[in-house]
Amino acid sequence: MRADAQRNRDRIVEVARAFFRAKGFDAVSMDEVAKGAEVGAGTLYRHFPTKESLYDAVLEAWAEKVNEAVDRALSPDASAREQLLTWLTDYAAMLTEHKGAAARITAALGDPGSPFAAKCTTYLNANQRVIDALDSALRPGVEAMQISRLVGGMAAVADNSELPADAVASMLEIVADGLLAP
Amino acid sequence: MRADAQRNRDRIVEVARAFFRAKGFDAVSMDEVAKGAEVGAGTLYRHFPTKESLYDAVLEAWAEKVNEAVDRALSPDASAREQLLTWLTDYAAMLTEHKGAAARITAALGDPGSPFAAKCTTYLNANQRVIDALDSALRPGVEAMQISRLVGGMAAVADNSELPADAVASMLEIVADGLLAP
DNA sequence: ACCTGAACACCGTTCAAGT
DNA sequence: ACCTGAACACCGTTCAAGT
Repeated sequence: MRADAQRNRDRIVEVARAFFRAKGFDAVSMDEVAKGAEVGAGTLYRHFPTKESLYDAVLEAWAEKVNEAVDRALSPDASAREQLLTWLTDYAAMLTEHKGAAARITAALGDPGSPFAAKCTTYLNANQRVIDALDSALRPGVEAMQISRLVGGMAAVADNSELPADAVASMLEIVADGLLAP
Repeated sequence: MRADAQRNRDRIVEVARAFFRAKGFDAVSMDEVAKGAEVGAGTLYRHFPTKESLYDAVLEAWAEKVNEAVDRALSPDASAREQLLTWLTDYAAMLTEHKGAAARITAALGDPGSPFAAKCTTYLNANQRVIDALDSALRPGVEAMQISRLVGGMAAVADNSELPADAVASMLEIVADGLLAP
């Protein structure tokens, strides 16, 4: 990739991240990203063929934090319920960090053709790690996909309705208790 | 209301219902509704000031089925868990019946200014009836708003990802167990 | 190779003009 | 009162023309 193209790409992602963070996916237009990055619309689309693929690039670095969150949650000093709840809370918080991300990523969970497919795999693997670690403390037969959808769904609701943290927490407790072995 | 205006209104809702049912909220344009109902765009907007308010009118009759579903679910022959699960399943099925409805109604749950505000009240009351009926079988302190958001969130996920019924059912079982008293 | 920006197609909504 | 339909504002995306 030519040096100027690389510079353009970097500037686009940087500008897009700031806009998406401030206003959420829907409220940001591709035009203002192009203008902000001082490139033509064609250049923007040469680097990112759709608005969603641009969003995916913006969420790149942030997705790497998922595995750290799993490590943090799986502390052997805590009860299984506490570990699970810590993870679900962190997970939901990360999903809610970017307005519009939770619903989009959760909707992409079953779709390998989505721009978010790589992100989905990361999440599913993270939830699988939690399932493996907590093992017999969990309801027999729970799948990573189920946890991903349950928490993703709650994060999407929290995002849409701009719920306060404690409203989210009380719903995640219900989900966590449902996930634990009877 | 003038007779021709009433006729127009009825035709608009009828046509809109067919389109929304067939294609879902996003894939239907106000223009095609106007054309289908053989009215000008201005007439459509005179009757329904926004696309969402038109959707609300389309969902009118269907919302009345909610209370019947509660009656059906609260059969005293079944265990509390079975009653709860029947209700959650019916509730989610009704929300998923119209593509795009679940996410919109769930997002409106806290917002009295939404076109769906009346529908939200219906849902919250229905969930409150279930809470009152199952009473001590439920986790102490559960609120109608929490159940509405949990099931609404799951219905929205199911809707977005076009999940098969058994995938939804397994998630609702988790939610139900979380809602029952320990 | 890569860039530019005008243009396209579409959509929710409005409004001047009609009856 | 109510209706019509052209027009507006906006947006994701494309493409002919440039360097």
